[in-house]
Amino acid sequence: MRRFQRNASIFADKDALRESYTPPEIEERDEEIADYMDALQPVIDGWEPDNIFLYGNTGVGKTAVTDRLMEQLEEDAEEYDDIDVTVFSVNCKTLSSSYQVAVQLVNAMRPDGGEIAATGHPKQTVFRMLYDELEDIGGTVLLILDEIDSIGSNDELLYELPRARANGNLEHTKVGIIGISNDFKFSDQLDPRVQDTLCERELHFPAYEADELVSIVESRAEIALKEDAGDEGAIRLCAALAAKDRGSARQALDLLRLSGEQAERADEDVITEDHVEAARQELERERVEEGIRQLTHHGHLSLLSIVSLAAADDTPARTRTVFERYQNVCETMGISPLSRRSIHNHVKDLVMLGILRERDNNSGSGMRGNFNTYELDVPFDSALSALAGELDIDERASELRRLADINDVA
DNA sequence: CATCCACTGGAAGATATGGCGA
DNA sequence: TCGCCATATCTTCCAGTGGATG
Repeated sequence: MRRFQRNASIFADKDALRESYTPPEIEERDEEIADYMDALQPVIDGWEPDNIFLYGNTGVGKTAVTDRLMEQLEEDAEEYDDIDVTVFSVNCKTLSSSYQVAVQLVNAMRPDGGEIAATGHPKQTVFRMLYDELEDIGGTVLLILDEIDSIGSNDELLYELPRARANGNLEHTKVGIIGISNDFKFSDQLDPRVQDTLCERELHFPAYEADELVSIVESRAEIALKEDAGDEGAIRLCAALAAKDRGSARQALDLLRLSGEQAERADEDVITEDHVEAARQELERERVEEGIRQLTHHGHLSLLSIVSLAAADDTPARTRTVFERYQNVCETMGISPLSRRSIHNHVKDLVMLGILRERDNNSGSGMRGNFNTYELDVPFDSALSALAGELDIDERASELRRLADINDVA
């Protein structure tokens, strides 16, 4: 039996690089914090709060700043006897409708054991329950709806809540909504009346610049890493890679954490640029696998079709080719195929997930009309291995046969 | 330049699933 | 158990779109 041995240790406090960690001071967001505090001022003054809409890419500090300010607000409100602030926070990432958000809010407010199920209730009943809970709490209630864009245009809740007092649904409680979105176009797709009320105060968090990211990563590295464990170049590379991608501090810090793990695994006590590069690939692979895992069965089969086209060097492929291959795949597996339109949707989903790259109409000779072509946007091997994990044994066997067939022909 | 092709992508409706209260 | 309710996933239908063709 091998023995457990402690690796060369890189980290002093690894948790300081995790998403759940809130740094003592938030850097490079002074202006945004000032605006944000200004928008929250009515709460302390005892007025009905303004609704606030916050937008900016992932990892630019929206959630971190919000968490800090809410702590501060609750603390400062204690100084005033007539102010009673309660904050509820819901992440809407997996919630696709107003209804589901309302259910989550009710469950957040109810004591353990009193939760309601996610389906089955009439919509108005759930809203009623929400108002009852809010009314019980009283004072000022701030509702933080993180990643609110995932409810799409299904925005009744955002229409109802700000009007609850005017409509007589609430008397004792003042409600303020803080909507946080990664998608700056989100407010465009809302009902204009909802836009007006939700976006009373609009705050934009811009992406971090490269030099801002460097200083964020450096100061966090000081807490998280042991002395001299981080090579200057490696730290700058983490910041540079993230800056080039989406300007996300989250991404830069994830990179640093994974780089450290790479170094530990190699039993080295300094993080180098090579470790960062390895971490970047690991992060990319995780992203692909995560994306593929959440697809439906036919989504997997659609991807499989494209993977098999790629194996035969037939990509980029147009929709018709993909669909024909998909029908073949289904036939080999004894599954009845879906319609063309559905496969079109699945392929689009894959594009959204960044697994496929779409190019429009690069028509050569003899190709008429308006069409897109698709090809893998991730390494062939990672697509194949992620896919292999999702299909069952029978399917994997026929997939292998198929790929073997293609190689024979080619 | 009209017409056609091969799609794209929106919309509405069907079907199945799973949960609720009575 | 039954009649509701919300949702996810498909199907069907169809109005565009824009390059190719004659």
